[in-house]
Amino acid sequence: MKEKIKKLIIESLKKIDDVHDLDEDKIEVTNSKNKDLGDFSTNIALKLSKELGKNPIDIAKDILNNIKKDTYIKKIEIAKPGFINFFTTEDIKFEIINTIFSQKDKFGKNNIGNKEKVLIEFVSANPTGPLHVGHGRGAAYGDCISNLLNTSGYSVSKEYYVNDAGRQISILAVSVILRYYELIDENLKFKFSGLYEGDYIWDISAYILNKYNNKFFKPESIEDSEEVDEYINIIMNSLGDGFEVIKKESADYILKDIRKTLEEFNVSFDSWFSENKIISNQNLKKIIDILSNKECVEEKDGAIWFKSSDFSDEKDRVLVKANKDHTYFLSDIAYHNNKIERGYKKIINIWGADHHGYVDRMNASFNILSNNRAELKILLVQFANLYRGKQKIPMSTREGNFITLKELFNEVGVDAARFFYLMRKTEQHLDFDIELAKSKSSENPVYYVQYAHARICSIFKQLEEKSISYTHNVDNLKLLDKEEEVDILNKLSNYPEIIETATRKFEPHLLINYIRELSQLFHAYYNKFKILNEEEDIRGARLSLLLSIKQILNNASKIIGIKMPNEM
RNA sequence: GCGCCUGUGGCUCAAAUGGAUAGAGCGCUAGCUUCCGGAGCUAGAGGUUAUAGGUUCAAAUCCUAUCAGGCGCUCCA
Repeated sequence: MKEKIKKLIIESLKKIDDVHDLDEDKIEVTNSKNKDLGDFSTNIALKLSKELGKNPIDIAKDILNNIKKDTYIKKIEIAKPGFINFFTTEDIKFEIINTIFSQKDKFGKNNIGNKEKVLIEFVSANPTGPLHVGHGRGAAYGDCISNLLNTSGYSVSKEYYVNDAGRQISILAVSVILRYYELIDENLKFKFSGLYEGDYIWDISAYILNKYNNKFFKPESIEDSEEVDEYINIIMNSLGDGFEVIKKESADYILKDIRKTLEEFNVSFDSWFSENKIISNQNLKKIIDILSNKECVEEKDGAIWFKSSDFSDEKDRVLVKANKDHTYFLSDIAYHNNKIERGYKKIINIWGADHHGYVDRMNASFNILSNNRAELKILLVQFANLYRGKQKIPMSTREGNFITLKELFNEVGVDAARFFYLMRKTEQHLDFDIELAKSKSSENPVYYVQYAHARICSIFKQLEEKSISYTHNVDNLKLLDKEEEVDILNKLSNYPEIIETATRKFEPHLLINYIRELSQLFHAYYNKFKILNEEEDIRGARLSLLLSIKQILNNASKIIGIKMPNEM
């Protein structure tokens, strides 16, 4: 309909003598906020006012005089500063119900993606501890963005990058080993500064003990150390290959737990990509070669640097340290090169906002490697500040002092947790009060939406029980002439546009807001009007309206990743 | 110090591309059930959109400065 109105305006403008070089993109047609202002409006007269040196009201009048009559437009009005408001006929409004009935679960889909391959990487938490509440936001967000992209016709793959190499895994292994020693000999007691201290470490140690018995028990060499790296060296030397076994077992153990948590949170991945696979010497050398060929690399102080300051970054970054170890950055470049080589044109990363300093260098290296073959989009999600009442909770994986994601959704429910995470704009800092989320779970807005769905289901259940007839009759839809009914019809027809905007802007909260508003319209309608007691034609029309609402609630809930219960 | 993000009723948040009277929930006040589910509905109070300028026919939205908060500024991962 908007497109139609836009065309009418373009045609009209072409007939006006003063208008030359019309930029059609300039013409905006928006939904009117207020019913008195029609269904759609345009501000084009205001915009052209300066260019043409004329009063906007006069321009609006010119447009109005030249506009073609359209059967779907009841009337057109000009308002104060120069808006042109369009009032559509009721017929076009009823159409939406037929559209929803015929498209069913496809209603709202579009094809802006045109089947383009997209790789979206999210969560990617290090396998050094369980997922905490902060990760939950990224998980819910990434999953919802994936669903939105799918709905908009992209071919989406979801990936989790597993950082199973590097120093943090060594620290994990050391932490496990020391606990393992303590388990075997209760006289042993080690200092744990700088190591992982959560209870889950004990679990892993117990698991190792159960599986390998005393195989790795060599505590003689160890002295308490303040330095984490000393610990690592001592234990690595005393255990030899055994250390690699512990590293792998520990990371696998945690990864298994992470997978399970995500599964329970209804977040699934198409692939789990291991850092260990990408960090072979040939691989990393290849990357350095490519970058040197583009003259983006230099040696300085015994290290190899990426000259990212030539791009948008504030300074150069080390790729290979003077001790020949590669940096995390280099393996990350290699990983992203791999993404490009796998043929993805659109690559999306969802990161915690604490990584924002990393964005510039990543973009710089990516652009060199992709050479315009692919596009990288890094979306930042602000971490939640956790509170318990007024008390801020420090979130340190090391100290093991955190609320896990699993604890959260066991407490408030998966649906509520996902809904809660997605309600907010991602760049918004949010204070997540655990007590509030837990204690007020029954007041969570997700129930409001689910209740709307359950109520509609309940009506249809009654219909069946009382053997009341219902047929969807197109001709009866004109009986939906109450103000509340027209409001709902307008809302329904907005849905596809909301999907499109939410996808384009990567903002799922727009969809959340939408279904809350739709639910609100429904609840108010439900309280004011009776449905089953009405005579047949009106009843039929109203039931069709309810089915349309139900369909949209279902379609949206699948994208958000929550359930729509038939009763609650 | 430099960079990125944020600042909207008592609290937590919305506001599509700069558009018309800044909206919800919680809390507060007053009401609603002879009839489809009261996890609901109706009405009300509560705002100088951090502050000061600027651009514009039009600013919560764009620009500048200031104030306040968060995060990042390792040959860390």
